[in-house]
Amino acid sequence: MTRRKLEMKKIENTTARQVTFSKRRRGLFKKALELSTLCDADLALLVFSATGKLFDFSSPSMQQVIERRQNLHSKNLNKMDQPSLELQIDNSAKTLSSNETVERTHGMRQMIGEVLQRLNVEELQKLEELLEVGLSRVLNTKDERFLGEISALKRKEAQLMEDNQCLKQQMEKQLKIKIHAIEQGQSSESIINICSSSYPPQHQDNEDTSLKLGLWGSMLFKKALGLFPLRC
Amino acid sequence: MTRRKLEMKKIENTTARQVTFSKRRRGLFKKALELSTLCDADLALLVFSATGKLFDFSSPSMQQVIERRQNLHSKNLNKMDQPSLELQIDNSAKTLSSNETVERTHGMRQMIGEVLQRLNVEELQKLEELLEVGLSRVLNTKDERFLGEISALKRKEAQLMEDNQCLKQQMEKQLKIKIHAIEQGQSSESIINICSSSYPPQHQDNEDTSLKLGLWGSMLFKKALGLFPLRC
DNA sequence: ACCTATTCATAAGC
DNA sequence: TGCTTATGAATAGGT
Repeated sequence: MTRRKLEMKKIENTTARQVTFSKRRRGLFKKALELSTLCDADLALLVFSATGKLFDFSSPSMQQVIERRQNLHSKNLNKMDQPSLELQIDNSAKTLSSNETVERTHGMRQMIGEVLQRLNVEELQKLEELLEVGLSRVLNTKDERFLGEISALKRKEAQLMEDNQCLKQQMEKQLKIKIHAIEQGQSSESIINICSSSYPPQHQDNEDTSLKLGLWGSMLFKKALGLFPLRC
Repeated sequence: MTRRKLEMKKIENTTARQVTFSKRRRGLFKKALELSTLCDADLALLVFSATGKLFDFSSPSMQQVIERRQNLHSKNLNKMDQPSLELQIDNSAKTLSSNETVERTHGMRQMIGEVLQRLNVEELQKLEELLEVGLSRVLNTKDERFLGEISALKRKEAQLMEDNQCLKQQMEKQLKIKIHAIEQGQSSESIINICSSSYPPQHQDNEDTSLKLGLWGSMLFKKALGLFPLRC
């Protein structure tokens, strides 16, 4: 653009290319900044150098601009999906001779295949990108759902374990009272009632009932426990 | 920048701003194209007009550039865990001539870029297929993990709820006994003990305690319940 | 990193 | 929006 006009193709000389990259990159970012400043436009610019280094500028945040684009695209997808795809299929069906259309009653897949055949490279490129964006949004959404469900379940689990803990403590207190009553030589009616009923089961990874038993240390209690079935 | 130098702030006159936007936008895109062409750089440019219309340009596909950025970011977030990747860089560096390796100390990205440049279309086709298969396997595996974790959590939840149920039934039996004792005019010592201790909390989506209460139907029991605090 | 001849981009006007 | 043009900016090639 000065001493000589530069041909618009890749600069083969590596160092010259790098120099030009630096200069033009700075110019480009300056222009981008000016555009966003003067015209109050949302804008994002990402440049990767040949060495993989990222240079970027964006007018609100990068994330916001990118999301804005993706929202636009998903809207396009929605619009495109139902009316226009069917329309296209219909149209392409109509453009076929009646002889041909007779054979085309096999289903969607073949239809789509036909439609794709009619698209040129540029259209296919756009479609590809739309599908890529759609795919990653679907995947992200799915992941969010999974993670959400998992954390909900974990919360629920924690809650249940807490409840369980409460109930067990309560239980032990009750038993303690009963046993105390027995040791005082009271009627054994209620003890029979306890022994005939079920006790909460123990899991592999269950907590410290045994510890509490140790603290408590009543042979009588241990005997009573031994009588409880493992499951409801 | 010509007849007069323009102040670098938002142009207040709306039409002037729109005119400038159009002109400068075109200029910016031209520069972006030139940079990507001359210097073979990956690049993405997104511009939203004030009216919300999107203009964009990108060197590979927009999606690819954006994903490349996001990969970079996530790698930057946790870049301590890559011994094997560096190993790969080393290995691929070793296969290049020493003359070449001198220039190749910039990192993985360039390596991959260079390697890809060396592949012909057929090889790239195969690689594409491999990566597609790989992607779907990764996705399937991830889904399996998620689903596995979810079903494990659900099993655990069911187990805990069962335990909880057992404990509550047990509890109610105990209370029934107590209340029966009270109704028979026994000492109220143990009742005091019950009331001063905690009771398992009730959740929004909790099960049918009230149903059992209905079955059981003792006003006395309900009163006793009312005295229990909601939490441990 | 700096210089400068030259080309480019564009503000203003229409 | 498009064209023109005077003028300020950007920059290729050289040092």
